[in-house]
Amino acid sequence: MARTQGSHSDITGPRVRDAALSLFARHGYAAVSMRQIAGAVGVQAGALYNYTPDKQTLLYELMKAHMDELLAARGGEPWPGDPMAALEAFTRFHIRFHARRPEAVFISYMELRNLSPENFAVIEGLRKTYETQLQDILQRGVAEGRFAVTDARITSMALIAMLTGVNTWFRDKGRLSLPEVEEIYCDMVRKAVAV
Amino acid sequence: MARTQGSHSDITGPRVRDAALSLFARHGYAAVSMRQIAGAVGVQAGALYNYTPDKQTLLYELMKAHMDELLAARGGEPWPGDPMAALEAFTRFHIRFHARRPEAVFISYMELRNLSPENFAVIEGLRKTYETQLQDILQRGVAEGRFAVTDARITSMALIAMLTGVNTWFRDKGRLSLPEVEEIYCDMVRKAVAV
DNA sequence: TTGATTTGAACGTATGTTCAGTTAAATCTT
DNA sequence: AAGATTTAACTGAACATACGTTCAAATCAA
Repeated sequence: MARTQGSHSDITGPRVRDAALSLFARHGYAAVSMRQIAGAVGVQAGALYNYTPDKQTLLYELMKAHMDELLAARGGEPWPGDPMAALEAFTRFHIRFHARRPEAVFISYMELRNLSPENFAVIEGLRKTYETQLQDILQRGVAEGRFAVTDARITSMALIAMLTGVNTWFRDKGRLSLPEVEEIYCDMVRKAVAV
Repeated sequence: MARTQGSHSDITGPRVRDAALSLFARHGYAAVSMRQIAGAVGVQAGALYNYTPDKQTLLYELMKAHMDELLAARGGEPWPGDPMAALEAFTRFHIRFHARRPEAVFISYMELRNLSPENFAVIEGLRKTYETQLQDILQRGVAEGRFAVTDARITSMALIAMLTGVNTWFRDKGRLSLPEVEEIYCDMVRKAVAV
């Protein structure tokens, strides 16, 4: 039997990416073989090379897609002029966006070292773009005398680390709902930078 | 040539662990081979099995040693009765301890999924022990009306995530000294939980 | 000479990737 | 509508290389 019936490129492609995302997140890029990914899709290993030139590019494209989505989603959000309102909007957006994509987030933070130098540079650039948005909010708040922040760059990284940490414990049917989590973190963020 | 001159068990053992720590941190557990570790030590792969029963145990023992050191060091620190002073002591201790061991920290946070279930349970237990210490400080502060924290468990994880995040950017000869970093984070932590 | 330490080769298995050959669907021809 | 042809998708086997681990033999320190 040479081909499972009814399978097409436009359906197998996404399935390859989904399987890779899920397996990379669970076991790590280096620990997952192309044969495992193929098995999850229900196909032989050779068939994967219709959808990616190699394993490394498969990882890169998952991370690239995640970062693109992140920046696009952020771009579609409101940007309040008031620094504190902008900070709160950023906080809620970050928690909400990341909580909904635990696997992509996990990969994007854990597998950076498995990217080739060129691919790494691209992802790192996108990450910096995102981080700079928070940094700008903080700087504006400082300029307007609303925030007490001695180093906007360090503070932005500290806050992002805190917010992304939600993903290590948050579960959809856990003790706290996402809005409750948002509220707790918003409180902390607001107070942490307030004058 | 059968043996490099002057090598002994009590010198090779630590060298194996050092090489493994450094290589695991740089490339990840799954991506590092026993032959690479042996090469870094200057020995053949087979010789490693005088110092570890297998690769998995080598990883586990690195993480176990790190967590034991963490808890022992923390146990040797002063425990101020005043909640705010205790929180500040914890914050400074955490930053200082972790900044000095970037490789062990990196491994302990990234390679949890490569532990066998039994080994994972041990490490996770130690991590929880540490985290509970911060949680207790927060709870005491709440009980004494000094902290405004709605959920001590979530807050403790948020703060630890923020503090551990220092390791992603801190470099010894960077723009900021460690005491300066401590100061910035202490300010944020204090304000974030204050009433 | 004894006992600890290391070598070097071998074990079976797995890896990422390639590719000629096979199959099914899409398109074209009549 | 039916048959012929083209194209895209996939298989299955093979490639060279690497993996973790074992172990008899060799080497060195005491």
